[in-house]
Amino acid sequence: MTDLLTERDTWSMTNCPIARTLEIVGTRTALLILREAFLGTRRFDDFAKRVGVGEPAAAARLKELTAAGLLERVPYQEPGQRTRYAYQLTEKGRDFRPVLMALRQWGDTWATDERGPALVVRHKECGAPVRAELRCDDGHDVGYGDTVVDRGPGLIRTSPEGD
Amino acid sequence: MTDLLTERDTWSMTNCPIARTLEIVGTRTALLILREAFLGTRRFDDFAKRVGVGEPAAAARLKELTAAGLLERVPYQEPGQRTRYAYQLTEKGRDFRPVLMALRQWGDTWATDERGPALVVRHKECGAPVRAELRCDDGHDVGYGDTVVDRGPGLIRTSPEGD
DNA sequence: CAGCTGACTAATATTTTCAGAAGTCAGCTA
DNA sequence: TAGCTGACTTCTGAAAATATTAGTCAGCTG
Repeated sequence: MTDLLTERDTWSMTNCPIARTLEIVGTRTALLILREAFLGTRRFDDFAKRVGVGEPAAAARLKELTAAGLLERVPYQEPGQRTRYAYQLTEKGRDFRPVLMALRQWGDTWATDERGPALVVRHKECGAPVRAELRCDDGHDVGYGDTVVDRGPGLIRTSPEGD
Repeated sequence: MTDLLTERDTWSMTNCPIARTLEIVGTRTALLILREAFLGTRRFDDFAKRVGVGEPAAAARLKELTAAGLLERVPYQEPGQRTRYAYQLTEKGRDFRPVLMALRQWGDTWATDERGPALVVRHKECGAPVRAELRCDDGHDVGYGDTVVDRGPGLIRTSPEGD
């Protein structure tokens, strides 16, 4: 079996998981809305204000993310107020956390200003900063170049080439 | 000191690292071009073809990513050919790997079709699949809810509130 | 030195994203 | 039941991203 990457053009990326993910969260505002959701924002107005986006854009992204199942619209009621709806992360949305952590981490490393990072995410128990890391299922740290790309069941071949 | 998240509106996200990162790679095609770079693509035409994007879009993204320092344009020469330029990842670009791994992982989990994932990334040494995980600097695994958000030096307060 | 090829650039059109202002709507409060 | 407020929707328009097609340009080959 030859290396998949050397025959890159014999298979297609039409079902690429990254491309599929970006169809859902591929806009700047969608990711920033998710950022706010992870920071605890729940209400429509707060999303719009804190993300720094107009209400129409906020409404569109919230609707898309809800339709995609990353957020759910749940009723809540404050005393003396009528029933309102809050957007909160589902499991599908919470599972997006590594993406945002990795983005934050990259920005802190490569796109920060002189002042340094705005926020630090720490482990609740020990107080140490949290980072996104690559590890294999056997528990080894995986550095750059320590990986092999293998075919999965969903790989689509465009030409019936070497197996 | 009160929890930062309960006083979310007393500080601003104008210097948010995620927003800054998205200013560089905030388009769908930029991320897909980086995906290809990690898969080993180096040449202009291959980027355009494999990402499935028009040449102007490919040229624009490659130029932006090069200007931002994630890619570098290096000359190369195949025998009997003239000198050409290849785009390859810099350290700044390679450091983006956790983001793409996290995106891929989310897509494999939540946006795959019946066939399953197209590719599997494995640890070269042990063959086990590789995943993006959150860990603190003391080596603990960090689950959802195991984090505290703390202020960093770059935090911008919008109102001088409780310290 | 004309042809060829890879690597782009230019022009045009379409679509998507987003902002800003204003309007709608539900239902609690007075 | 009129007012108020949070949560949107509608409308208009600008900006950005992308597709398509058609070039340009450098420099090795013949």
